[in-house]
Amino acid sequence: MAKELKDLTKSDENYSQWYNDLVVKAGLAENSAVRGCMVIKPYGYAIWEKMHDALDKMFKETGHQNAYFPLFIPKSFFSKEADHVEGFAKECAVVTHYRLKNDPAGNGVVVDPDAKLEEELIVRPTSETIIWSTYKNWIHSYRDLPILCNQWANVVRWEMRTRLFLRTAEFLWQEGHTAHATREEAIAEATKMVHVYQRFAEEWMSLPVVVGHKSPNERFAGAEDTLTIESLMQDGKALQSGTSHFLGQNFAKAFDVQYANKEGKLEYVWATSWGVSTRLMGALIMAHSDNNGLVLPPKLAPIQVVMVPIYKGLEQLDEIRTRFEAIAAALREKGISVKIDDRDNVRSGFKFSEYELKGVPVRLAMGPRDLENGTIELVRRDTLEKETRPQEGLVDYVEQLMTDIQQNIYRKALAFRDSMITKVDTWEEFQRVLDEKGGFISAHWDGTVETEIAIKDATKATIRCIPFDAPDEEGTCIFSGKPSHRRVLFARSY
RNA sequence: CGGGGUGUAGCGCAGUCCGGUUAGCGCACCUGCUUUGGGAGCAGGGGGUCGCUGGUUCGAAUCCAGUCUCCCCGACCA
Repeated sequence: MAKELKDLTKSDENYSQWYNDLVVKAGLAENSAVRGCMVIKPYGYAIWEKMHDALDKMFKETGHQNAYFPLFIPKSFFSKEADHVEGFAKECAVVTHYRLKNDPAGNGVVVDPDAKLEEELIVRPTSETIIWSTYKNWIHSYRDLPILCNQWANVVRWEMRTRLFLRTAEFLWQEGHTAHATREEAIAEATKMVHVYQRFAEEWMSLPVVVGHKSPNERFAGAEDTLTIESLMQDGKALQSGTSHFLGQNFAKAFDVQYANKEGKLEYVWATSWGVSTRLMGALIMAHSDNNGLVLPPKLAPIQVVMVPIYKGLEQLDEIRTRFEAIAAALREKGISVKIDDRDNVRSGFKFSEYELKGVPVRLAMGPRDLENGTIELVRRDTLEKETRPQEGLVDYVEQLMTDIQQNIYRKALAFRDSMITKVDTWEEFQRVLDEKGGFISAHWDGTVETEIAIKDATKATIRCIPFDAPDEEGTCIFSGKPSHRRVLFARSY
């Protein structure tokens, strides 16, 4: 394989190449022939599937049901909510024709000009519009509420610049769309779901996140409030990892969705939407990887334990394989996924590097020495610590290790993240920390869009969020010097 | 859409400035032997319309013109 990952550095350009290299070499995904689109390879998809399954279960536990809405949205639907269209208009793929034909001039296949659609169809960049035009037919009475639907789908946003997992023209995601009778209930729903995302990030991805409100300028197009989970990558840039929006009555009004309340009076419905995407894969990769490759938390690792034989001759291989199979069976009984790699066309050292690159949490190796001593070699991916242990008691030990590694990866990411939150009180310091250290900067802000934009123009840093747990604190805005009542988190971001 | 690169075997590249036998290297692949406790060694082998079109020339991967692709940086964004 002759793989060599470049050194993990904090310079943007190198980090970005390093990341791309890692994604491709670990066999997660690659660029496709279609501009800005990505092929997710089986190993990468296996991780996404684990994320999907865990999230899906959490959604169902919070009372949601899955549904599916069309990929194509008539242009007219799309133009009903003014802020929403302004937010997405610049990045929509549009279907204008429905037929091809052989080129009369002999240049292969061309679009048949006679097959022009009367109304163009937009390939969904998100589904609020088509879903709310559907909800109009579902909702008549307060008895029809709430509606708590989720959809697993692909969406298309014609971004100018793309990056594997973090920003692709087409991506996979889930989008929840709920309808409620009251403002309070909708706000509670949006809040509940951002905490579901937080729990998922922390418990499954071992990824610490800051939960809070987006500033008005960073809000979702058409939302009254956007809640977000923000994580920090190892190069010091922030990543918006999931959002939950309180949409107020904006979409209900745009699509005329009203219900009769108990008194028989018509009222507009209150809405939320929330989503996470394959971008989480990017977060997972960027948050934990080291120069040997991926580091996967056990709960999301497609292979949790790999077993590599070290042998001379087929007879020895058979003997090791028999031992491996017994151990593997016992591990599988505990719900641990195990792979025995008995390929004889690559050597053990090659396999060691390969599984490190792929982030397999635990590697077990057995050779002639172990056969003689009743031992086995165990290496954990998160620390790369190597130890030789008795085969006896191994299964319980490995089972415990799964939990330990999951927690250790989280602790490490948390310690890093916390070390990268810097309190800053002057504009000079703000700029210096941003350039020299990166990470989140906790600073006072006067609450105006003008200041936020001015800071962004000057430094490329944006307000990542106004944390839920930010205490009240009097101060003055870092940029304008005007009064402020709490600190917000700034960062450069993906 | 601006700025900068790039295109030669499945992948990564050299060769191009200064035109000249049969286009080369590493990895991967195939065969054989020896190996196997951290990315094996040796020997042999297969694989190319040098992005495309046109031009200059006795002769073009190499020079000229046009064209396309992909990548990086910026504007846009999850």
